[in-house]
Amino acid sequence: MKSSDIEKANYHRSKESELKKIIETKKVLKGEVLQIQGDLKIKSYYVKKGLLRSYTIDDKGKEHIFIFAPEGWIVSDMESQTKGSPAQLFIDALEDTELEVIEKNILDQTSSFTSTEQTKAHTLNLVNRISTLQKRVLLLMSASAKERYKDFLITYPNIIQRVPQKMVASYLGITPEALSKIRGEMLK
Amino acid sequence: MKSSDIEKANYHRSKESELKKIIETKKVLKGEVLQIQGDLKIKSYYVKKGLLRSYTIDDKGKEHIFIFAPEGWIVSDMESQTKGSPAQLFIDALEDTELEVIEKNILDQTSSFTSTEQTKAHTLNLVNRISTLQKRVLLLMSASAKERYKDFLITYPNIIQRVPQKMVASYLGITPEALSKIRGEMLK
DNA sequence: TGTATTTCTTAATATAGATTAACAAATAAG
DNA sequence: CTTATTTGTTAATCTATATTAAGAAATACA
Repeated sequence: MKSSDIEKANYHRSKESELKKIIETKKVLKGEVLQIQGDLKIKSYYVKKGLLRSYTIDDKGKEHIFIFAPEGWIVSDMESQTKGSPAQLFIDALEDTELEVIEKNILDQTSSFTSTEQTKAHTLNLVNRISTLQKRVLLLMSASAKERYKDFLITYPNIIQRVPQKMVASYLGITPEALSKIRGEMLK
Repeated sequence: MKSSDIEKANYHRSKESELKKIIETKKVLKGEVLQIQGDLKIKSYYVKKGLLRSYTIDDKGKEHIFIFAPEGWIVSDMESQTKGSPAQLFIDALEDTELEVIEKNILDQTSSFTSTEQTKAHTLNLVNRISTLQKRVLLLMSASAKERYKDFLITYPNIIQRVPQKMVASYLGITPEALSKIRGEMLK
């Protein structure tokens, strides 16, 4: 079972009970921006259909994609939301996307949990995020660009067809030129 | 408030009620190994006093420190524990350490939560981990070794005096030689 | 459908950080 | 205290990836 599937399954469980009240469904077009760096009112987004991404822009104006969020994933600038600090991340739509807007921050969501199952699903969701990030940190520290690209292909098999190559490069932490070269080498 | 303090405060709240039953206190000496890659029975460790670290060893035999865990922090190979897969990380003591062993995995812990406060504390703990990792990923993708080192000094002000420089390098994802050079440059 | 814009590729050059090596300094161990 | 071991520094060389540039291919747009 992929972690994306787990997130999907469990999010649905929460959604169908308490969370429903605070959820607004919305459709956005490709290119639409949901959050920019510095925003104060931070929301989370559950992707029902389509594809979102979150990213930063560094001092030199370079974009770095933090996550791709296809169907079943949640995008949220959790750090900023919990601390009450301004958004660090930009969030926008890479495809026409159908999403649910979650206004409450995650700590306030816990107050409305009624069952152990719900708490468990919620916890699993967070643990999955931690797992994904743990793996990403370890890969960034120990693996070459080629190795990270190979891992990306396995971990996110369907993203490669849906986004321009330069965004994959941005996710991997390399330049589009470097990725192009790696792909060239891998064909041989 | 530093995230380490938040984790400490909140962990204590859980500990003092339900979790107590499943916790065993233990003292380990500097150098003692608590977990090695491949272990099947995975536990978590709450550091009361001292310093632990978790790390991987890659194909080329190189160590990469994933986290330092001083007083108030929890070390756990959450991904492996939740999935039930063998440990990815090594965990050992960098100082004589007093710790609490948490046998239950995090999902099973939720079953014994009795109050919203407890769930909230537990959630805050997970969110803090996510924040730390999010920041780490973004830094690894966008910042130079020198910038990451400067951030390290601010984020973990007391660790630098407690561990050999080569471990700081290992945490930053650079060689000890590179760190030595950066420090040399920064003195000027 | 034809044109403009974005994306991808290739290649030359530049650079941050790795590797290697040799020595100095600090720490641990007998 | 004395020696052995680990850690830190410096410098030369190497390498993966960045930068720059220019043209080709693909995509979006009018």
